[in-house]
Amino acid sequence: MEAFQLLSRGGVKFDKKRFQKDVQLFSKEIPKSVATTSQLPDGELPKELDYFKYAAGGSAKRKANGGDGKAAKKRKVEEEPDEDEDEEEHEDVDEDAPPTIRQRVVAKGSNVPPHAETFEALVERYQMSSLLLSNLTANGYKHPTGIQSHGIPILLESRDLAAISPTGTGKTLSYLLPLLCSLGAPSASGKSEAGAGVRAVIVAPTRELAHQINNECMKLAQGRKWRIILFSKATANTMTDKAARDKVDIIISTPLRLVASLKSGSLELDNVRHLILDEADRMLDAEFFPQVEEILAACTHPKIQKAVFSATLPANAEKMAMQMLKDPIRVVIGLKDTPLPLIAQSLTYVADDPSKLPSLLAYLAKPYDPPVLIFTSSQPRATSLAQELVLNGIPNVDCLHAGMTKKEREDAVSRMRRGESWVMISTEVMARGMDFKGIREVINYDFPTSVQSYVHRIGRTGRAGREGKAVTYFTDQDAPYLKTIANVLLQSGSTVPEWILKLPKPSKLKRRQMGKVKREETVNPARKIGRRDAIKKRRDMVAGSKRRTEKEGKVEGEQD
DNA sequence: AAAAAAC
Repeated sequence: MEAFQLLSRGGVKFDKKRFQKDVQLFSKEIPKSVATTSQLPDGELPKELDYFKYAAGGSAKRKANGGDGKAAKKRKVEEEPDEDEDEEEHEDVDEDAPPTIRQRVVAKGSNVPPHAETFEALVERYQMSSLLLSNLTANGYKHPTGIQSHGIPILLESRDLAAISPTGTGKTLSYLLPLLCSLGAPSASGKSEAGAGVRAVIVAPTRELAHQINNECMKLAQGRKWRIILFSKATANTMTDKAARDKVDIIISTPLRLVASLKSGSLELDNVRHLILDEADRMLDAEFFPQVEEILAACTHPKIQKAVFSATLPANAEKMAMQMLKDPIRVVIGLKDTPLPLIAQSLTYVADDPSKLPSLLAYLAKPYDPPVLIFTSSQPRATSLAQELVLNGIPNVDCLHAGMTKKEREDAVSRMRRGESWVMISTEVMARGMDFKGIREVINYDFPTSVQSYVHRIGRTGRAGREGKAVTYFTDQDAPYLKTIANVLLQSGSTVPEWILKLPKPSKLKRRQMGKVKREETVNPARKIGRRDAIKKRRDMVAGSKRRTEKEGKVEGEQD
């Protein structure tokens, strides 16, 4: 009910025409096709810098900000009984962000600090150093995105934060900037007020993402002598003695690597003042959570600030996140678990698995925008698809999955960054966080196994205000989950054939197809939570379609 | 629901 009201009150303003105009600013240097272009154009930025561009473009068309006097509304939400009385909820349309990222903003929590309209405002309000400001400028950041303008002040006021913002909207900078702001003197200088030793930890689910965060962090930190460590076996080995560890300021790592060092006694996290979980829902899922728990347990400093970031945060993950955060502020930019509308999504029927390859070959025979990122469901399928494409004469095919060696993975990423890959076949390892500026098209060769997976996979395109295209193959076998994904398309402004929307409920169909109707177990609390989420979700979808209706003047009654 | 990813 609440979500619906927020939306129908006009909280969502979405101007597609304006988008398209701005998007064209970016289109000029993208090749129309490989057929007409012998090589990829040079990016405006060096390859290692290609994620420094969130502020690029769009600012000229920005409207003056009028959101200053936004009223802090007090609102009770029945579904969330744990809400404090003095919690406030701010709602406004973010006029600050580049137009493509201009979205509804909801900040909820006690004493939410006002957002920052510019990076310069951070210098005045929080004494951000001019060095950081000039590093921002040097790397092409001109104007904060929605999550940056709202999230950074919250973190700078030492508050815990759960930040939900769509893919490609600059979440990394949202935590790196305040982190570097509040870090103070390097540990190695001996002048750090917070004492020696690791003071900040950033955890991410894949090596590639950790590496990318590290790169971004180093660019921002340029000119200061902070020791920033991309944690790996090799770097961990350089820190076996305490004296070396005490010179470290920031560690960026995957969870298991940290846990391994904690267990071997070669790492202390007792002086950590900032802990960031990137891709939070992934970090809190069943496989990663035990490791994250160990990391949390090792971060014993009472003044620790924690923050979680993701584009998707299912209810159970959000619950866990809120439990680990202290008096958190929850910021949602746009709609949770929803792709950006500037990604043109479509579903393609391919009957069965053997029909996929011919479809893909036909697709690649026509002009396309390289590089194309193709997702498969397993490592062997990624490998064999890559081989098939090579055999069929597709140029510059690459493959990346976690079964490859570290070096192979690194090489694949750098070919991607240099624009040498035209067709990249990958698994879920590439689904989250990775920011390759050039990706214009994503193909889900194998159907994603969750809404979250879908949203993150296609979120590899449409980044920083650019247009993107996402094609998802589905077979008869995928039918049980088709409708769920179709609703995501609908919610984010793409169209779906009507028959798909008329499919029966996923669970029923799935059971029927599997030929075994599971006996109803005794209803346990976990099940109840699941049902509640499902209902909530559905409400969000209805709200989404309502929004479309208003925007496009179409009447599209969506049921179920 | 199910594979992938983490060392």
